[in-house]
Amino acid sequence: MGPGPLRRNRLYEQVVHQVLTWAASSGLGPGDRLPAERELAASLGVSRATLAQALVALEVTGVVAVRHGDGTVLLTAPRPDSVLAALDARREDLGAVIEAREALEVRLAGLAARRRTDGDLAAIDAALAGMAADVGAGGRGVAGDEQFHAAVTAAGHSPLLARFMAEIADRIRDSRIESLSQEGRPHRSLEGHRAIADAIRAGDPDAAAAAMAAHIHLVSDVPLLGGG
Amino acid sequence: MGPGPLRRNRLYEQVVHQVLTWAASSGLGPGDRLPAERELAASLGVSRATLAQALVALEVTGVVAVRHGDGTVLLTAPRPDSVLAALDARREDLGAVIEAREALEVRLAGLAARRRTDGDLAAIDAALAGMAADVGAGGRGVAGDEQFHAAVTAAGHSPLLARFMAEIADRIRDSRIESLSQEGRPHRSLEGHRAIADAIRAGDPDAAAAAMAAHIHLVSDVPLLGGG
DNA sequence: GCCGGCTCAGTGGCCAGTCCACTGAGCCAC
DNA sequence: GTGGCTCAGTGGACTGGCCACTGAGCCGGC
Repeated sequence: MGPGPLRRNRLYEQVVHQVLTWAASSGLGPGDRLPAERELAASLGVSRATLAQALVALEVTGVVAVRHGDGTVLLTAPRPDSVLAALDARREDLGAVIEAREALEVRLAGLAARRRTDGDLAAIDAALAGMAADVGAGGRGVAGDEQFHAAVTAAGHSPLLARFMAEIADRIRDSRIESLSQEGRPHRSLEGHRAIADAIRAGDPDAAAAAMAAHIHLVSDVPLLGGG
Repeated sequence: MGPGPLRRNRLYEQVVHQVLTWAASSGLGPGDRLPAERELAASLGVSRATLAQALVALEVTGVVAVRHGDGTVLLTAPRPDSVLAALDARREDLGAVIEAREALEVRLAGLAARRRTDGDLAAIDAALAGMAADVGAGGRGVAGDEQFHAAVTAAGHSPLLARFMAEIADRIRDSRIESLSQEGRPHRSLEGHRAIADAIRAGDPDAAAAAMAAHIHLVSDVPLLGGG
């Protein structure tokens, strides 16, 4: 193994860091205004275009709000390290994804049991029916599976948790396909879904959480991970 | 109530959406290359500068990787709706933050019990000692409290969960200050921390998770939420 | 006195054009 | 085959400019 591929920074990333550091050291907090773009760009020694990119990154991250004709305001306390960490946090391995999924989705199942509306239940049932039909016809039920988990997530009515789920949705999909390709898996997975749905319908948070935890353990048990 | 503040789009946001939509309809998937910037900008009818902003947004969101001198590659399956939703997902209320915190941190405590290194334990103890000293001197121990939770998060060694915690850290801080300002709270909070630390040190995941859950329930019980 | 509209300075939004730096493929000398 | 060179293609960044929006202050009509 060599010394690694020497992390090359894009300029805007450095700008993000500098702006955050400066803001923190200046004691700025939520609601405070950043200097005007022209001024800020000049003092940082970069062009407005580059600064604009850095501001997009900060905007997407939820650190600032850029208001046309008015200015740029800080939305959170500036903390250089954490934001940079968030920018870097790609490429987590499958284990980390499953951990996160378990933490989020078990909790969401519990919330769903308490909060599900009739519409939520209908969506869950529809996903269940779709998967059952597919599996009955010899399919793997991948689409129905995904639909089911999305419906449960929606039924939890927790915007933050739903957002985190969305962030890892793609990587969950990979493991899903892997899992459902195994002999007998689609059928067992479907049973797990029914148990979860029943608990949610019954309004039993603990049972729903437990059922979801069991289901995820089953699903996570792919050969790749050494399970059998 | 009026008709609402007419969501005003920045151009780069529209570009993000268009690029994603186009990529999806073209059947592009992870690993596929986007057209060259000049070409893409031209076909979208925007300048390269604007496209560059859109690419920053997609990069920060983890959808693409932009490689100097090579090109821009898709990292995930393009799904227009989810990415836009992530961009909008600001302003969650306090309840949602506490829900998310509970889901994440309870799991992290359990992981920490299994994975903590000696260094992790030292950091946890240091935070504990700092808070104890502050509380003993009549302080509220806010800094030590934050430090403790950060140390536990680090000890969980789960990059994804840690990243999610970082995303809500600011909003947790607000509730923390609120909670520790109440009579007798710092002392009880410190006890909770000791219980968590003991379970982590003992390597008992269930106990650590339970202790963390109990602690968060205590801390979340602020007058603002109707607790008492 | 109040309210509406106007003006203006300051701010961000976006653009075209230009040059620089990097990557990877192909070629060639050795 | 190995190393270095060249070159086309790609992203990185800057400059300088113009447009659109916001908010404060002014001023008129009422």
